[in-house]
Amino acid sequence: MATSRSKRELDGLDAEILLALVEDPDATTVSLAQRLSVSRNTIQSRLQKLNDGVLESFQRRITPRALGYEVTAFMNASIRQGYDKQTMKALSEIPEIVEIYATTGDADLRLTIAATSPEDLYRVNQLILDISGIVRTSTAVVLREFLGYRTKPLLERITE
Amino acid sequence: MATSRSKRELDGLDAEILLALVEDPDATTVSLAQRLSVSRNTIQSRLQKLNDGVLESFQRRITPRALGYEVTAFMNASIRQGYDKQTMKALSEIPEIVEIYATTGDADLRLTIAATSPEDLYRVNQLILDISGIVRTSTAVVLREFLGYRTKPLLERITE
DNA sequence: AAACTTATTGGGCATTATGCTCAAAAGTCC
DNA sequence: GGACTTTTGAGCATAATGCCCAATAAGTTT
Repeated sequence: MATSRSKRELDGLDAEILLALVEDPDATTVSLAQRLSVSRNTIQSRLQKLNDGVLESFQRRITPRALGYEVTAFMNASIRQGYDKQTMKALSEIPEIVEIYATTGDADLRLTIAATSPEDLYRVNQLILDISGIVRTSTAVVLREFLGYRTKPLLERITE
Repeated sequence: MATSRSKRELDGLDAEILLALVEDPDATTVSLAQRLSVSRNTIQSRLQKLNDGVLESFQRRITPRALGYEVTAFMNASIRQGYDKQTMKALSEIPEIVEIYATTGDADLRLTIAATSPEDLYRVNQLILDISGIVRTSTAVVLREFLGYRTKPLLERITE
């Protein structure tokens, strides 16, 4: 079978628009048109199409650090017997848990945790361990951010 | 010495503005003023102050999946003797590497990788292993996203 | 209490951006 | 060539922005 991409295909212009928006989140339609040397109408129609697809995930994101949560940690947690709803619900009720992914491995969850301090992290860790479905955890504290979230290279590749 | 917070303190209104922006990334100053029942001038001055601080990190983010990278994986990599620049540079030249953090543990790096398919992930993994500073890796593929990145609860807490 | 600082408000006003429409020109596919 | 989609330029009413200013409200200091 062929590639048959179900996703809407992004062309170079789409990618360039996204790139420009990554660099300047509040760029206006007019400024995008100037920058990319296309008409305003083109930008407008592209953005419209993008809005019902890619841009849904193109949300604003704020780092916990900006809110005073200085410590970030990644945590692996094992859970008992599958992903029961109660456990997941209990986890998502903890504000400091910023992400939860289920990964390959023995019923493993990977959590991202924001805490104000190491002691605070300990506290949150205890909260998590108190949840009945959680079996054991291992935590790795972030010492340094070498590369913050980026998709630029991925977008640039589409630009050709 | 006192707490001496170097970070600008966010008050409830700031948090409410940020919350509104998380929900509607393209909200206008006018609409924010209406929604929060404060004057437009207030919103405008708050945003100005936020811009030189919190909002710098309040960027738009696009998920690799929207670009056709269906597979996300977390990878732990150990590196030889400290974080030498060459190794880090080599890593950041791989477009599929979306994040790099140094974490506690024996000289551990934690990478987030975007790949188009499992085979593609394997390819990227080989690329990484070919870097001289990298000793060994272990990869966990994301099976399911239980909780996408969120800071809402953290912001709501500030709102009181 | 009085003085002082800071934040908020309401008003105005010129400039810019938006949303929408339309028809012509340019490309693309078969 | 004909059919189709995309881009373009133009227009126009409405809305938003970026300033400015002075008055009021709120919070602090002495």
